[in-house]
Amino acid sequence: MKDIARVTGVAQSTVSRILSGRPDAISVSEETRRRVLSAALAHGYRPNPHARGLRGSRTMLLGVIVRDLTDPFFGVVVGVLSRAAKKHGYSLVLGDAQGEPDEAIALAAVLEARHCDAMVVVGDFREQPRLLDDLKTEEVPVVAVWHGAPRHGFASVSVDNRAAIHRALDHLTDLGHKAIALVGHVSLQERERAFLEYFGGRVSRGYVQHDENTFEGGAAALRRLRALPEPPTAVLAATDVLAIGVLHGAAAEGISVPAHLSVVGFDDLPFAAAAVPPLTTLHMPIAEMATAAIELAVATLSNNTRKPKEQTLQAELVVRASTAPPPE
Amino acid sequence: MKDIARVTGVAQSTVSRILSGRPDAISVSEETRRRVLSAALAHGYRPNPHARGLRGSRTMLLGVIVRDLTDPFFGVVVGVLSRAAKKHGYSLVLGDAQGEPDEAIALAAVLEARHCDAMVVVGDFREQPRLLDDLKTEEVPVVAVWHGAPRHGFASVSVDNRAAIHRALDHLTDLGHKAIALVGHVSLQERERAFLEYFGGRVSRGYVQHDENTFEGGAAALRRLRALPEPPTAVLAATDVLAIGVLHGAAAEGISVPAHLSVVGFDDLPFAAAAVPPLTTLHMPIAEMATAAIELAVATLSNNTRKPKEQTLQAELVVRASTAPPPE
DNA sequence: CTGAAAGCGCTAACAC
DNA sequence: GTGTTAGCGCTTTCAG
Repeated sequence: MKDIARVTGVAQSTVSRILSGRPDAISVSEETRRRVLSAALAHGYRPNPHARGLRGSRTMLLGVIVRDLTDPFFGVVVGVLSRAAKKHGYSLVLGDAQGEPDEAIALAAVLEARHCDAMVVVGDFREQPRLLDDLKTEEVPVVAVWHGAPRHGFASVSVDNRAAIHRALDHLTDLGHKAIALVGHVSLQERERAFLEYFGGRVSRGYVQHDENTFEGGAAALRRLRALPEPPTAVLAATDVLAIGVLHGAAAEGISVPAHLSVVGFDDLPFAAAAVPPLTTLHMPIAEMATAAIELAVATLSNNTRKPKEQTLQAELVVRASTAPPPE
Repeated sequence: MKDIARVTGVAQSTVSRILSGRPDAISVSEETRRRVLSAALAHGYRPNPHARGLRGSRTMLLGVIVRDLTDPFFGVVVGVLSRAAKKHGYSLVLGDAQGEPDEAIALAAVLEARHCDAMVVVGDFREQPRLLDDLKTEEVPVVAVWHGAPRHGFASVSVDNRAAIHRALDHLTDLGHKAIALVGHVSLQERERAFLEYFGGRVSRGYVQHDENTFEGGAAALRRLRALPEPPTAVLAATDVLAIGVLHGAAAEGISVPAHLSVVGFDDLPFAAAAVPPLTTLHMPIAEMATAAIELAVATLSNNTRKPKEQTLQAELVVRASTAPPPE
């Protein structure tokens, strides 16, 4: 930049004014602007983000702290976030919390906030309460997406887990199912609560299974369910990953879906439609939520109005081929 | 930092020496070190990465440019890279090339290089030749992973596509298959070439299908294959995503796998083992390759020796339940 | 409309 | 062993 100031015979500050792109009133003459612009192009000028950041203005970096990048769900979320961010000219800095409740790691993730104009926290972090608190210390705006319980004082974008679960259970009971089990995960308590609430707490012993949110976890949970004195005729999985695991486990044991067992997932990840059989599941509006989160962050940044906002979207049921009336 | 210098009554430079953590010879006395350290803790001091970056030292940021984050393969890659990077204290800055051959977007991705100590380029970018050239302009080290053809002058980590494809085809022919088709994708020409080479170019018309690297793409390709006068008895898919699509398509048409059709994938993504039936596939050593890439980048950074290095790993065949002898 | 100059937080010579 | 000093590249008053 100094170079191009010298070449054009203009002061560095003028160059800055022109190159920073801001409307900056009507202060620069057309001619100098052209000269500077062309010189910049010729020199292949690129602004140095560190200098910008240091000076206190925008970094154009958005920090993203993900609960666990291993989870396919968060994988697609990051992809969508990245696109949404790019639309506003922002790039993403990734902080994987690694699913560990290790405070040190969480802290490290928070450190990245210093680079960034805003932070997006993806997933449920109630196991690591310090993370959000630490984040509040930093002065950057924070948006929480899919954080189970809306936390006071944070902008957040959530899905209506309760309504969604009830929708799925309505579908199953409409089909005639009475023996419906849940396969869940610690980080998804809200969905579990909704399940229990639906049945007024009258749920058979063993009909709520927990496991790791992996394919194997789902298969293992199904095995435990099948070992029950009265195995369920339908399984509602708290995530598609678990549901696919259940599908896999059923196939391994020779149980045909949906003839002998109905399975419902949650998320509608791309592979849900491609499963065998195609999975009936609750469609999570991932793109909408990610976009909303980014927009919330960017809006907070530009308005400079720090009013926390909370949004809740709905997950609709997509009926495919993994559900049918119970046998008999 | 100035604050904590004032509080402890020490010069800022001393504070820097202590806080930057570098061994810095034996220059600081134990006592001042302790004083400074505790003051820093009390003040909640956090180094400012921009200042660091501006000053020319490490940012602890690694740039990652991904071919297409929508692809589940690259999703898990990013997760693994993130973990590997964190092990060395680095965070990731994400640049999604969005699969578009749009030069502008690619350029934007390159811009991010200015933030970073090194860049990792993930996937095949031969359609966007300018990207790599632009990257060479920047002075940061660049490592290419899964870039189809090793490019002169770039450090790279690749998989031996040719050997892998031959391994899969050996398996299929050993089972007795003669009519073997390939479902591929433009960005995976090396795998296609290996397929053709294996048969000495004597491949039936229509036995090489291309489509989008999505589940639907795989299903569509299978439909075209089934419409052939002599449909193949086995399908080798260039990715697991395509293979799952083929599985899905087969189920939709009532073709049972592996009794009537054998399917082999490539990548061994987590969902391959959970598919119905479990997918026989080539196991991509994703974790090893990602770790190797990060280590290559970090090593280049610390040795400051810029010798490009090329590594090639093998993909071994994992036989599961989607392959069997042909019908009859 | 443009120039001069200060300084963001940090590191690295170079002195003492 | 520690203090002084000069920037890194950029934005931003404040004067002209």
